[in-house]
Amino acid sequence: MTGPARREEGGKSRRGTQERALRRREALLDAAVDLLGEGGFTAVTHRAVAERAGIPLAATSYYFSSRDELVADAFALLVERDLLRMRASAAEAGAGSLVESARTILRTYAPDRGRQLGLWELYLQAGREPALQHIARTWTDGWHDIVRTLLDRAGHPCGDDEVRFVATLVSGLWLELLVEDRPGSPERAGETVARALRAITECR
Amino acid sequence: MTGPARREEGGKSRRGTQERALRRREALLDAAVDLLGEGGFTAVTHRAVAERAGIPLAATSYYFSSRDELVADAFALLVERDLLRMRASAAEAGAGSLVESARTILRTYAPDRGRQLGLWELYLQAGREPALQHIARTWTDGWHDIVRTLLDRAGHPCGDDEVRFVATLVSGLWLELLVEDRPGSPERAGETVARALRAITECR
DNA sequence: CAAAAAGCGGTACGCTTGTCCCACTTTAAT
DNA sequence: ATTAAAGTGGGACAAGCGTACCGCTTTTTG
Repeated sequence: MTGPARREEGGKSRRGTQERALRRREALLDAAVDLLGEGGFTAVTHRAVAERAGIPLAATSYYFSSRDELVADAFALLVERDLLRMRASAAEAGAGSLVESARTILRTYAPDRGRQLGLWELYLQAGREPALQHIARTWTDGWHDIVRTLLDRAGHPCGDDEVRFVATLVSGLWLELLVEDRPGSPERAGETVARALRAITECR
Repeated sequence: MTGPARREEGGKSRRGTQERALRRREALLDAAVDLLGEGGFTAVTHRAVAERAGIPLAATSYYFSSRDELVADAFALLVERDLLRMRASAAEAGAGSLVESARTILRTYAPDRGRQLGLWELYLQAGREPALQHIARTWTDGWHDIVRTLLDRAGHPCGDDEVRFVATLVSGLWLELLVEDRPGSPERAGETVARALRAITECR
């Protein structure tokens, strides 16, 4: 009755918590992430998560004290994975030009529309629930860092303003691309990014 | 039993629909919009809307064949009003510089965080429900038009690319401002916009 | 004026939801 | 070995949900 097996800092398993329990908790989180991608925020219910993870219903209440906590943890995990993936994609495409990098990153995420929509959904939710604020900021900061790295590596080191400028523009374009998938939009988005980069690199 | 009083094209009341019924329908829509702003998508339930509008529960089912339709109509109304308000705000601030205009628009929307969050929430939902796609695009197009007008009036007529560039950047900044309200963010956002405008106007 | 259509609203059904309870087994500590 | 804690899972609960039903009144139509 003391409390379920929370992930203590450092990822190290706490004394007294069993191995299997941690794996089950992760399975639940994975299921939650998947469901969020498939059906959005409202699809992440205790029952759906439990069934997806192949774990009895009561377990979800055992590992997460409330649905809000479950969603918040799923959000954090999603952000973490997203940034990891983005960093990897950026590193892989770091050699070519900036526009080419942007195109590579875009390709990486193309088959992942649902998950991205879910991520934005939760990000928006953070505007209403202060408990999610911290995670939302982590996402933004991480993304800005990636853009900064990318700009640096391309030989155009920028101040915070320029980084913010490019990062926000790309985010906005991407969100629009995600929501309204109009024909020809990806190409136009690419041109818009190129124009922004030109403005930063050529102009001074 | 034929069907409730739908708003036929042109806004003209159909023969056979009563005046009061249309007003009630609008009252329900207004209530839905308010609730969306206060509590987000999930707060828009039949019961909450009915109670807020001072109208019995069954009426919501009478005027809207389903919750989805109610939400969709509320979304459309919200977009319509938002664009109207934005246009008015833009016209009012059209005299000064672009950055000053941006600042005025920002001030107009400051006390309206909830409604803006709801709007974005529905916009995001449009990524999953094709029925909302059309409304989402209307919002985007309308916003782009406003930006175009603003740029034109300031003596910097732009092509579609530039308009898209500025509009998307401002949207992104605005969304970030809305979700994470960090101290000092509005100022930094202003600078970022100024930089973007400089890039467009000075550079060529 | 009669009949049909539209508007109205109380009520209830069926379902899903989050969460809790409690008996049970397994693991860890003493 | 004994005792406490952690893990486990079946079941049930109240609350909230969308929606349909159905008798009623009001308005419009012919």
